[in-house]
Amino acid sequence: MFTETVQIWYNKYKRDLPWRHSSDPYIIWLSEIILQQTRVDQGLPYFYRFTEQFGNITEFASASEDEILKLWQGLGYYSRARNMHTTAKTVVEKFKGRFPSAYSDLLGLKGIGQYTAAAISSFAAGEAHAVVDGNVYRLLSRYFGIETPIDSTIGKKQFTELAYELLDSQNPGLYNQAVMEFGARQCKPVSPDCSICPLAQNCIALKNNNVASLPVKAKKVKIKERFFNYLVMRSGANICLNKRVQKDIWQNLHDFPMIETPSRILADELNKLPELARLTGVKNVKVATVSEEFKHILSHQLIFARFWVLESEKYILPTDGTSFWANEMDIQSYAFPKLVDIYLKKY
DNA sequence: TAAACGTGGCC
DNA sequence: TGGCCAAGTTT
Repeated sequence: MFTETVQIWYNKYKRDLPWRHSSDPYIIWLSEIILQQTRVDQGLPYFYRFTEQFGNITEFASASEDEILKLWQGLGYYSRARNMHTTAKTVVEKFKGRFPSAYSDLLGLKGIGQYTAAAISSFAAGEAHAVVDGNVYRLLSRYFGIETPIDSTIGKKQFTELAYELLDSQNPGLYNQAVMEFGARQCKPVSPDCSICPLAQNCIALKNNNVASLPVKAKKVKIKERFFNYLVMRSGANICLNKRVQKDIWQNLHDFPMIETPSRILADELNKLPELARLTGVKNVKVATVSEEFKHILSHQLIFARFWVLESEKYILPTDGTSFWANEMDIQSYAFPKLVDIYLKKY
């Protein structure tokens, strides 16, 4: 009943989305990675961008990581882009450029976990694997009144088993699309309209009047505060950039040389920091102007950033570092996190 | 295995 | 406004 109802609803109300016209595992892979933890509206322009730029996996693999990160700029969770590049090269080398559609092959690729392997293998090859994403957790937890936390190990196991029981093994692709679309559009996270829901009759959460409290999540994310002091150095037509190679947020994107401090600091304090002399190669650099404070919110961090424009014309950057001089004309070719991009566009 | 990883929209 | 949420994966 559940399975059939959801599929009937889907055939009537599904959105016309570009990746739904394709059974090419490469195209489906692009859409699935882009849509991980991302809304359709936000991901759509990126899907067009990537399909236009790279017509197939071989073209994708021959691009540089910097090029891919630049196309990805603004979408967030940049490991997805880095992993895609790794996977593209793997597909060219190990699968002769034919993107796999078998669940077990897909699971071995970087950036593809259980959800994405189930999605691609069911959509592209009709394999009977059930997707369990945020939509499925929400829909099943409400319809069946399951209060097990979805972010617990036991909860993941329980919902996955239930999802496989409900799967239409004759039409796994259709069923998977249907449950997700139903979750996204009808069984919405906030204030779903249960009065028009075709599953309302047997929905446990609706009966118990606890739709709003499901699904249950156990963990609370801890937000860490950080203070970034960016050093903006100009020399003629050049500006000093930094590539973030360390294991931290925004890996392999670009920003400026930066001094992170435990709290907010004043210009006097910045001028005294030994890192300032080290990063600029000049002993008595001074701050010319300083920006207002930028507040940037990430999933696990709250960043307070100031951009300190330095006045010296003499900068000697360490040759073994990650900083380099870039021509201001080329600035748009580098990938930047949103925070830096906003600053750059403003000044 | 729990914690980390971006950004934008909504109320 | 601040908190929650969104087609998860990696380490």
